[in-house]
Amino acid sequence: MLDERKLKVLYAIINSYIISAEPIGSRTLSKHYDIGVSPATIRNEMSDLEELGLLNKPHSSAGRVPSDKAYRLYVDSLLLNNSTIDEYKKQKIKDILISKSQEVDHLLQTSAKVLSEITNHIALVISPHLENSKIKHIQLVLVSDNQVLLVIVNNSDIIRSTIFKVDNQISPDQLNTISNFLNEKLNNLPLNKLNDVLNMGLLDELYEYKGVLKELIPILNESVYDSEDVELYYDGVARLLNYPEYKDINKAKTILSFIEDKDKILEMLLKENLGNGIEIVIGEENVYDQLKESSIVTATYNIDGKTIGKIGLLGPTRMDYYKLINVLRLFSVNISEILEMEFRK
Amino acid sequence: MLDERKLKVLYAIINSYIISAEPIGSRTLSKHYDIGVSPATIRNEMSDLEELGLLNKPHSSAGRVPSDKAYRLYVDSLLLNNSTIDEYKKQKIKDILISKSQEVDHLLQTSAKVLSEITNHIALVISPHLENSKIKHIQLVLVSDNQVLLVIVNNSDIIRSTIFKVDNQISPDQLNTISNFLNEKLNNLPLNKLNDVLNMGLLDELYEYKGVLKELIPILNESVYDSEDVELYYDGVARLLNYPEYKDINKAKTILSFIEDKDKILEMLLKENLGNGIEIVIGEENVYDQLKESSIVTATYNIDGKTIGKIGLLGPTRMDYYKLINVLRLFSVNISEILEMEFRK
DNA sequence: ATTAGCACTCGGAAGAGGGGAGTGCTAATA
DNA sequence: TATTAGCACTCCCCTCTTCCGAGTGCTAAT
Repeated sequence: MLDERKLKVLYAIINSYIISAEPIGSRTLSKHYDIGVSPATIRNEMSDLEELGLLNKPHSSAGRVPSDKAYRLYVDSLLLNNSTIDEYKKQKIKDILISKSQEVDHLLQTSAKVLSEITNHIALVISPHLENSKIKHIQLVLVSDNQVLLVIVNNSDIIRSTIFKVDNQISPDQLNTISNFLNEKLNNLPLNKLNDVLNMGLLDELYEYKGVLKELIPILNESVYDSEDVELYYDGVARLLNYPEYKDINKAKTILSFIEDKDKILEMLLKENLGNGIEIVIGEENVYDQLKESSIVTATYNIDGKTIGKIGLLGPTRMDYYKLINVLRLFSVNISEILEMEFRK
Repeated sequence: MLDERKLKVLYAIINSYIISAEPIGSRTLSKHYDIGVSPATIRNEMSDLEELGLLNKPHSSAGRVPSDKAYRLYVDSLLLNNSTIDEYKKQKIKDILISKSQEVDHLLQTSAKVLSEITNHIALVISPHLENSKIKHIQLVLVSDNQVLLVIVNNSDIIRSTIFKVDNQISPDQLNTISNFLNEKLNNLPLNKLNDVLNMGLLDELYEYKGVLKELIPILNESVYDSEDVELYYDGVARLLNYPEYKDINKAKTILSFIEDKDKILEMLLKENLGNGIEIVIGEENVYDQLKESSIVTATYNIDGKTIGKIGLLGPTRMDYYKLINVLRLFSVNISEILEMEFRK
């Protein structure tokens, strides 16, 4: 059904369109791409490809444009080649990321920035998914007479801290006792199991501190379940306006508004299975109407092989998938390695 | 030099232009605004106003448009009226802000969001300025064999935490001793004085922990001086595209890029004296070229009358200054009150 | 001092025309 | 039988022209 020549024509059109954003005609194609047949033959092939739903005509006397289906075909073939990672580039990017990132926050923000700069697309990064992580340390600290600071450090050394008020006076020593108790009980506990343990008679074991614990438990819970726990970083929003497909202000506005809707973006990025590897959603494949004319490429990053977050790029369907996939792979391994290296014992 | 009738004409033009973004002619003006004289007279006044640099003509046969100087005149007169705050609206906004903001982070992010929604402009918010604040509590916690968590709480209960590695083993008790020592020495110390104290023979007093302290001091310093300490929140970027003055993609891109340049924005917002009250920068008054066609209105927020942060709005020079000033005043007092209420003992 | 009248200006919308890149079909060719 | 050359046709886009109307500045009348 799709012989080699048809593929050759199709890929030539895709490549050309990715660069120029202009419909391609048979003549230009035969001149600039080495197909080896005449424009007339190419026209026939194009006609077939159109019938197969792989090409579209903006109007009857324009050239052809790849359809979403064509991009899908194309990226699927790209994903088969498990391209090797360019060690030199990798090291270069790693250096940049490390130099600017003492903390996870900075690492991710910088990643988004550099990612966007390199690719000239909008970069999205979501922070490590706490629920996949374990409690490494819990500490309660008295910061003033009736204020207690709660600090939770997880196994990726991501710190959450909250200050809350207690009604009855409590001493630093008492807080220490509670801290130690909690550490003993909760150490290495996956955060998503926290809820169960808290509700399972933890209270009885430390009866004398029931008062404080009672206040503490909802706060602990909240700090885990608060959906805001997953942070979103993005960068390069202005780059959207470089692309002719968004020269229509309304289209640009639609996308910009969407990106500013943090909840939607998180929902979208988290919905996809966090399976390892690259994922691509092309144009109409998007669930969200606002993205029906755009594509998203995402990759995961991991600690110890466990997916904990995602990085992604957003742009017109005509994006340079090949390049983006490789860049994302590069960042994926780099971020993973930096997180592992810098924050593990 | 500017008699009442001239002012009447000028203000009518400003008001009309703020709404419509269209140049106004003498006929329309006399029809829709109650000036009380004929178009011909208005034309004469307009001509005078133009000579004074208060009006511009896009071209010889268009109507008139207010100049930056006109807006300056206008807002200066606005700022004289110390308008009373609408208690009802104030409470409404306060409710929204409180309901969504357990933490300072959220409060400010939400403020930006709501501010942008209400005004339909880009909202900018910068987080409390640590240097104006004092140390309330310092705590060191051992989170694993060679990792120490440093937590600094300031008097606005804003928490900074860092994890660092120590070379030599140290016990929790030892860390506690150090914590207590530091608290005693540094409690209530203004953060910007921290550097001095640290370098002034603090080491000698706790000689046995010299090793740890030596590692700690640069980290403490850094956590204060790190320019990233001031966070920037913004929202409503997409709203820029609602305004005809940014229908030119390049203009929109210029502004968007500028806003994404966090350092520049911070520099800009922090440069102005943090004096109490509203500040307005109109068009050409802007230091940054990218903003020469835009205006910025900012207000401060405070704790105990001390300015600790800023909120602002950015849009075309033709913004509704009157409304924006009032909205910012509303938010200013609300944010201040919430910060004081929620986070003070 | 104000206003009516009028010639003039200029941008923007609407329409006409031409050029060019492209298509699909048909007939000739290898 | 697959490929190609030739050709009529299509339709977008660019440019040019025209026309309209809102606006101005000047002058003369009130």
